[in-house]
Amino acid sequence: MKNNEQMVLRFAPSPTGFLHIGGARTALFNYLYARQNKGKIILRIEDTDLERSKKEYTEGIVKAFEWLGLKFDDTLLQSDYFSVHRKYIEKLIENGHAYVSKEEVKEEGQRAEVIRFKNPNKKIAFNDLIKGDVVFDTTDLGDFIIAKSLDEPIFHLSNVVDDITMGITHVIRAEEHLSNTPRQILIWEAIGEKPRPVYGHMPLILSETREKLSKRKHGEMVSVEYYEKMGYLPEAMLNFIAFLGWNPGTEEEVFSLDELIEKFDISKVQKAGAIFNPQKLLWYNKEYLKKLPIEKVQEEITNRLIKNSGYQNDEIIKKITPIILERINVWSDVDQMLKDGDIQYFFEKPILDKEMIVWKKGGTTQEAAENLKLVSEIFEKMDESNFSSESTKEAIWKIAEEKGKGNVLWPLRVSLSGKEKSPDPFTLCGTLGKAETLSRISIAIELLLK
RNA sequence: GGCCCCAUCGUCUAACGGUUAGGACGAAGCCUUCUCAAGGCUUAAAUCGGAGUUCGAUUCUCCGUGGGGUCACCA
Repeated sequence: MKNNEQMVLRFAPSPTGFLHIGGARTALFNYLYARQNKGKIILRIEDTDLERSKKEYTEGIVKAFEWLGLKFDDTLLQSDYFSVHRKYIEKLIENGHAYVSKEEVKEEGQRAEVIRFKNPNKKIAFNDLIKGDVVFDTTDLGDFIIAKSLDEPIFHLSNVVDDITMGITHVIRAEEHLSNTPRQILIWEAIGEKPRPVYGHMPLILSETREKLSKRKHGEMVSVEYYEKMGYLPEAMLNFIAFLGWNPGTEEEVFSLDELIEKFDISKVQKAGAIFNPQKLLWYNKEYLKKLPIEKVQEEITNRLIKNSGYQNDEIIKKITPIILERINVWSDVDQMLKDGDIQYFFEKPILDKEMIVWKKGGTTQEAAENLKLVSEIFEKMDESNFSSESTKEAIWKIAEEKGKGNVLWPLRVSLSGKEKSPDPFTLCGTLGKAETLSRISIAIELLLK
């Protein structure tokens, strides 16, 4: 590549499945590298295998990138270029770089004649952007097949031809392609129109058992769609993925896409594979959740509550939004909280359990009832418009200290929530309001005295 | 098995010949209004092994070992 030539990169997935998490990362690194160098980036769908490629997958891949917020300068379908591939195959045959070969048909559907590349059997060396110097002896490869027929090119050929005709200057892809590179360089040189591109092979994303992440073995967690479905934020996803195999060398690790473009340094990309760590992703997502404007959080929670429970009280939802936000890592956790009964008590009276109301560490039923009565009497005198978590705390704190905090606060909290685990009693009071708080306390007292 | 790539806490990683080997996730403990969450503080936790080179190796070289990728008429 000459200095004044514009960089052109591409991400070239085959539409034989959803967008793989590793593919998303490869695309991201291509994207970052292209953008920071004011280059172009093309999404090229490699659908030359007509049998396995599906239109839905192409659409799914495009949609996944829209969700992630990665915008390509162009989206192309490789199958639109079959005639170009054909032209190059013919040319290679003409020049003696390829030939039609008679084959033994071993499986159904195989051709009796295919087109093979005439391997010059030489050593190919290249400097990989990530791996450094790599040398292969292509003798081991033999005369490999480049097309099933003039109109049916296979990967190596169509990939190289498109890279040449589309002016690709940098090929950044996953490490699984490293051993394909010598073949492709051979084709590239045989065509001879342009100097070969710069290659960069990224380490793989691994499962806990250190193998390549695959749908068959590792399920839906390898697809980008899954994270969208589970309610992860695309910004968190991007940030997490970027840091699998790369880091800026500082101790910061939360970066927006624009910051990533600015800070990304391909020479700092790791050579070894990285295990996908869902815990860290969760942490990233939480970080981004905390950055969201509270209105946005409230909106999402509202939608989820309506969808999953029918609760639809804006006033209450507004109050519990920060409470829920504190307890979730991804949106789907809201659904889980609902499932666990951790939200409904804000909307309707809980069913109380007598035993549960009594403080386990040293309280009696009698004490619980007495303390609740005491608290109730104090609350009774409070002004309804000033019944907040702060004021309720102030009002009963002294009593709680006198009677033993656990013996007052625990029964109060359980009376209001019906749960062993919940936000603190004052938050509950403030959210529920005076009337509802008193009502729940009296129900609890009645139950205790029964 | 051939070829290729790789190797620092459990995980993601920093250190580009000299550091008490640093940070983050996770874990554990403590604190913070009873429980939970959030937050704060603290702790445990690593240079795969062996030879070199060097005054000095996580870092450079070689050999092992281990892991991974790839060996299609898929991409």
